[in-house]
Amino acid sequence: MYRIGLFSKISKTTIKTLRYYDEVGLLKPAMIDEDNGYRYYTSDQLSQLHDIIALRQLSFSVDDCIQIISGVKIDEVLGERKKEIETNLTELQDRLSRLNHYISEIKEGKKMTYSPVIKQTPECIIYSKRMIVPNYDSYFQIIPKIGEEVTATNPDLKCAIPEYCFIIYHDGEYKDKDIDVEYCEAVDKFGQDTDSIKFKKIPSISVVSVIHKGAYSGLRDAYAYAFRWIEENNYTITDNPRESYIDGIWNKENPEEWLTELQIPVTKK
Amino acid sequence: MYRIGLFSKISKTTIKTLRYYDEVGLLKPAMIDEDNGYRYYTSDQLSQLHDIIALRQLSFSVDDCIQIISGVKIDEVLGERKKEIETNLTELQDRLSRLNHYISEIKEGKKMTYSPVIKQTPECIIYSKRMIVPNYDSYFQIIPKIGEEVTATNPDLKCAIPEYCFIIYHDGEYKDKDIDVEYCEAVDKFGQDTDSIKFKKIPSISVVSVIHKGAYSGLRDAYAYAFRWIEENNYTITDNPRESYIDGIWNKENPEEWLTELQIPVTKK
DNA sequence: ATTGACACTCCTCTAAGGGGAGGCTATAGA
DNA sequence: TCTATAGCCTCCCCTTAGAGGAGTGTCAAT
Repeated sequence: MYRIGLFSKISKTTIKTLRYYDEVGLLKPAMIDEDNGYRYYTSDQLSQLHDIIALRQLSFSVDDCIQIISGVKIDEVLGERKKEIETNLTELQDRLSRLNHYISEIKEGKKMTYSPVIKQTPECIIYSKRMIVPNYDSYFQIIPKIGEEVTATNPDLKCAIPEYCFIIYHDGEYKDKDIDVEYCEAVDKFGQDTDSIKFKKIPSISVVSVIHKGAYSGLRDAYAYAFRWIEENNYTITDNPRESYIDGIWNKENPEEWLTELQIPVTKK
Repeated sequence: MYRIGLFSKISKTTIKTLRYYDEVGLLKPAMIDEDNGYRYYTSDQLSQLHDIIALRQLSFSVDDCIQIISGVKIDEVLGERKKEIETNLTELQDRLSRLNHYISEIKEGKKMTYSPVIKQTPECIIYSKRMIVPNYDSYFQIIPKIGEEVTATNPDLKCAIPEYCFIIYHDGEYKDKDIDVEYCEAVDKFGQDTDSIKFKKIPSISVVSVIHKGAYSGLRDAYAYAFRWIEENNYTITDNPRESYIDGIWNKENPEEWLTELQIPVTKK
């Protein structure tokens, strides 16, 4: 019979842990002195504790250990834990790669000009108009007209809340003339299609999102950054990029304050 | 100005999280209505939050984020986090490998006969006697004599607490005749060496530990198990194995209750 | 005026113990 | 036999990053 202090030294387990295992019923002492509450352990507990430590090192939770020790449902718990670990593993690898990318950037003295984030776009109903615009600036004059066109045929249509208004670039490469773009805006329900305007439901997808602050002339840098980031962190582009407008000429006078979000559909390689 | 509900939708962050970030000072709303306590956010907060999410996805803690955002000590935090992730990564890989080993064993229907654990042996002072014994059983007769020999020259020497008494096998391979063993026992201080008995300090090392229950004839299985486990989980044996005696003929009559711990010094490949 | 959606604060809960306070007890030395 | 000290006990608070819920107040539309 060992008292808790000695037993903790033999088993290389802290006293706190032993008391905790007693409390939750994972490992009860062989005997408890009723007068003073002292816990007494035997070498039988030692080999039990050894089994427990082995399970804990296999990353089972204390609860799992109780289940396993008591004999029930070993197989299910096992499969779950394995999947969990595998998920954690790929997640960690992703993090490490991204952190390394970030560190190497800081070393180059760039000091975090963009903050790439992986997120899910919402599933929503949009109307869209696809067109070839002569140059980069000209579609900002077209957009108000699209709005008018839509409300003409669908007077009670409203923008979704929160607003989600973006352009998809359909050119595979960079062009500054005759750009193939699709203007999209999320709305609250389906409306009547016209020749040029089509309604559709778009699914939720995962994208890498980069927020660009300032005039649109700087967007090119943001794209370059995002594409490099995707490359270096082993993601794969799965669709054409979206350019979502948050703040712009319509609500901020100063171009320095404009906010645009690049969303590039990706999946992890 | 967005109220918290809308802002949470725009930013794809829960309201709870936003309130928490406010509380800890990571992201304060642009304005708080003094009458009703309502939080109001602007798109400025949106890009700040985006930065924060990027950092969180890099696995920085909220505290780290506060430090980084406020501009201090980026480099140190970075290095720490990287090391941390790398440690976690190798740890997880180890766990996965061990879990897979465990699962494959269960599938073979073995149901966990041994529970291998990685642990550190204590640093301690021992006396040891190396000898060639004719066969496996005979050294149990020799051991009491060693004790007498030591106390003869060192009358006030005491065993260490907890006891740590083991044998090192110096033969590289299995032998059942003329075995080269070293008997070791941890004591409380250095004593006088004799011709055959030497005192020395042994360092703490990491070992894989397997507990064997029952008569010594079953030890061979335990060794076989441990060696296979080491192989399959990519550890490397760094020294000769130790056989540490916990319960035996001296305190338990029934051989079924004997407890022996195999300790095989290893390092992760 | 009412209703429903939205907002607020405050409380408790998570996993696996760690740290410490305050009090009782076993043991060793004088 | 007395005392000092180490060991043991229970109880309480703390950790992360929020989640869940209770109870209450407020806004906008009907």
